[in-house]
Amino acid sequence: MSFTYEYPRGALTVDCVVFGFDGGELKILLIQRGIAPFKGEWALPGGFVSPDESLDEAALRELEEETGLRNVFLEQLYTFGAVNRDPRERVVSVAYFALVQPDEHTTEAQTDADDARWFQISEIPELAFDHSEILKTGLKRLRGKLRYEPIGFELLPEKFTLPQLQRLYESVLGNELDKRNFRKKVLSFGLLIPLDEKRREGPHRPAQLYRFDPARYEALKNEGFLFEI
Amino acid sequence: MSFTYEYPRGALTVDCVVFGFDGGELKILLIQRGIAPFKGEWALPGGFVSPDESLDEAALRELEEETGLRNVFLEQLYTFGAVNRDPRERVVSVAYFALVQPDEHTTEAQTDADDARWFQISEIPELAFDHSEILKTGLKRLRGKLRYEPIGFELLPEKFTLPQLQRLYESVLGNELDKRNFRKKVLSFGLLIPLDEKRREGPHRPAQLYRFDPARYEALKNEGFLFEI
DNA sequence: CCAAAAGTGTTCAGGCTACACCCATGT
DNA sequence: ACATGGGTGTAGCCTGAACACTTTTGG
Repeated sequence: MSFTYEYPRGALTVDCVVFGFDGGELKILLIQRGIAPFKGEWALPGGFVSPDESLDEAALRELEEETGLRNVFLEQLYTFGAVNRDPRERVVSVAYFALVQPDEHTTEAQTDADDARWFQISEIPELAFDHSEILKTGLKRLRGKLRYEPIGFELLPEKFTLPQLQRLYESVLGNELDKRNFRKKVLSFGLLIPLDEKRREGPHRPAQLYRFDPARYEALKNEGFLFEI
Repeated sequence: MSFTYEYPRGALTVDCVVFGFDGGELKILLIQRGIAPFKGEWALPGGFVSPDESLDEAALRELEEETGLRNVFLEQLYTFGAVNRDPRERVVSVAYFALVQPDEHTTEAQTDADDARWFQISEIPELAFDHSEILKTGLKRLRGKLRYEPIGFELLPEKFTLPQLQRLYESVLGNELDKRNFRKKVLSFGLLIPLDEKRREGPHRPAQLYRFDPARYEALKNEGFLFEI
């Protein structure tokens, strides 16, 4: 009872759109390919799925192998299956969407990659394969989700200030927000716990630090609460 | 330059969660498997992806082969890749989400299927493979999308009445809606064109027929309009 | 004329938007 | 003392929710 189905099969890969935020600009993590095809060109981190790992596991593994990243927020994005997206043979790719805090992670180039670097959205070069399209899909998803789910906190350090959070929203969504309205709204959810610390970082009033309360979010969500900014 | 990558490969399938609405209840299309594994059990329509077709094409083809359905609204849902989701070997499945108008389509059992039938949500049996989970994902997506995109019209005939549309929303979302508020909201978008016809169908006042205006929706969307019910 | 579903407006409350000044700090 | 960003309150408007009766038809 261990025969296999008799169908020709293409290869299966995962590719990750990794977002980071350094306090000023939204960034995307790319690797420079160390092997053919597209050797030397920039691409999304990713690679082949082995038969003994789930798709999620493959994405986590590839991310660590190629960039050294661990403990990232990861979710499936979309599966790309155009017939000729790989120049040599049929390859279907399951794309993932990842959020990390850049400064808390080393991002060294590793297996199959000559280099790994963070790019601003505006500086992104042409990418290998159909990765530009995948990236575009990831960006759209990030913008859509940021407003309706509390995923922005995945891009900030554990302790953050409201101005930081606001800059993140402005940077991703691409429009300015009113400071008073933004704070009022965000604080009204009761999802941010003010800490006994402030951040001093310049010749001006220090900012209150907060942390996000995931447990309370889960509780509220179960009562039908909808996060929306 | 035509070698293939040297990786072991699993098989790739597509499966479709097909929704229909008959005026009263939301329905889901299932097939009874004509071949092993799970022969005789109910499952989502689907099958293997061939190397020369895209994922979308595979989904459309399988849908027609197994159920006779054509011209359906189809979009990718999620990709399921747990290692042991198929009892015999590694099979990754790209799930699709389809909306059809039941009475306008023949749904005959065809290749690989003994039977094809519409089931009410409440009557759905245990399904083959992990199809129950896929279906659950599809339902969640339908409920989420129905409120924010004008996809409900894909489940109704070209000409429909407002009470029909309201029943659809109530049936899918699972709560009752206020008739006056619903009409006010829906009509306020200016996306429904009243026709010179009414639907007479009982000992009561006939209902105005409308049709959805997709072109106007596209135009509004580009101006930043957000559909929401 | 009766039963059944279609159609129609108003009021109230809560949330969103717009908007200007004081506060705490480093140099 | 001054420059820099952090922090605060209110008023008008608009939108969403609640709610009851009249209209048109078939039998």
